[in-house]
Amino acid sequence: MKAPHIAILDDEPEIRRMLSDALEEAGFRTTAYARAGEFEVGLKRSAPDVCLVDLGLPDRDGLALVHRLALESGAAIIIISGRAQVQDRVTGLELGADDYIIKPFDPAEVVARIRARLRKGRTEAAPSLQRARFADWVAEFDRYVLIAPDGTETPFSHAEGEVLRLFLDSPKRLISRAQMQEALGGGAGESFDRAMDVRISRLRTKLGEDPKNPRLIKTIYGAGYIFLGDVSWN
Amino acid sequence: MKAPHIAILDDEPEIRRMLSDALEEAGFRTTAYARAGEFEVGLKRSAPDVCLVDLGLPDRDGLALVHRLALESGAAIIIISGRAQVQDRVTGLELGADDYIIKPFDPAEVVARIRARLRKGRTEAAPSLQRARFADWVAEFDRYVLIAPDGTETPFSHAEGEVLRLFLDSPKRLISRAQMQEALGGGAGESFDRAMDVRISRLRTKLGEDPKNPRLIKTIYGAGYIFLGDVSWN
DNA sequence: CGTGATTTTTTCCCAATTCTTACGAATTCT
DNA sequence: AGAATTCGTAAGAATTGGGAAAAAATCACG
Repeated sequence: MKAPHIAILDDEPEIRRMLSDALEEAGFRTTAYARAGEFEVGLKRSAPDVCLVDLGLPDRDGLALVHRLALESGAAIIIISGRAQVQDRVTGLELGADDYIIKPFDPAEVVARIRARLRKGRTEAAPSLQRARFADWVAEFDRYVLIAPDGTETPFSHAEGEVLRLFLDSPKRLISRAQMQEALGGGAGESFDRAMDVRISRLRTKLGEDPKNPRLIKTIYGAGYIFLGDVSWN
Repeated sequence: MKAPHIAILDDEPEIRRMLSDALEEAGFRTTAYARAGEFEVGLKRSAPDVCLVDLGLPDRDGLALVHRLALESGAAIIIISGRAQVQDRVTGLELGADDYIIKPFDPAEVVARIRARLRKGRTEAAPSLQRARFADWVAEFDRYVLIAPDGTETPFSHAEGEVLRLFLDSPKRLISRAQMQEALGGGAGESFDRAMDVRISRLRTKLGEDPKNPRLIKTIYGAGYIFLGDVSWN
């Protein structure tokens, strides 16, 4: 996939520089403009995926430009502005901007917000993968399948998946029984519930755990459970 | 078009109140939850268009919740948080949030940001296309015909088409039984409705699914259905 | 309006999953 | 060590979904 293209419009050279450095560092292509006129010419040449627009332009009313962009271009529009009043942000967003960042800003946040915009546009085309890897295992949550280190596929049920997901979301951290109850059953269940143990038991079986010496799902007697193993989502 | 539905998750009653008031004033439907558990139960019942999530929850790790939401729900996710560090914002956004609002906030800005999210989501999905391709199949909704990989044409009924469209609109995503009821029958119907199963059953037959091992429409026992297969509309 | 064809819902029964019950094993308290 | 608590798991019970066929509703057409 081609690197997304970000257009930058800002009249201050240092800010242009800072932004393009940070964005290219993050793997984007960038084009920077100092004036609205050049910017619009550039737009005709190639359509960027995201436009970063500074409202404090000397040569044009920034908000009007944003409004036009929002209507005509399919790109996500992020306003950068020194004006911090709520009213400014509200009008900027109402006019069609997708986000509004206040100066002074941290480039890392700009990158994160750009990624969020791109992600949203893209999920329509390429559905997000729900897949986690841990200790040579792979869990595919959209197919409800667990792939063992030797490649064997084992289906897991929704109930098992809920438990597994809870573990994979907070690896190497103690999860109390009460937390788990709430996360799963949502339950007012004050009753002695073995249901949870059963779910965990079945999950352990599918993960091929040795009951005497579990390596992934460890019981902390009187406290809860802890999932060992490095998890990476992708 | 029905008013967009906003789900609110915040443990502080005044904030819940302030948000729902402002949002309903702005013409949205809202549902507010105080705890992550209730929130997740509510999600299964009906899918909101936007989720407002406070990270400072007493009963759950908010970021893990956001991550999960981002993966499995189609909704836009907006984090509300008292943590104002850039690093907090970056990780929140990287984990899948679409926006990050810092407390204290102005309700008007929340409304504006929600509108921005909805606007974006809608323009992508708006042009109602009549033809979808998935896994070597083609569905032509204007002719009510399904074209098999071998070229055979099979007509499908309106009811079957509704189900199919629902699946093709959110592929690889769990669709709960309640959601489906709502999307189709518009149903106040609390009655045990086997009608839906029958529709799905017929659709599966027309798609030539093997009942023992369905590859496209998978049943998640006790949770709903999920459509596997890459979909492209045109 | 009526008749027949198509579509949709209901009914009934079987299969899969999940919860509950029961009991034994492991751990902690006294 | 002995008792009490907490956890693991097998087996039966209760839910929930799949699918065939009958009943009901809707549509097509004269």
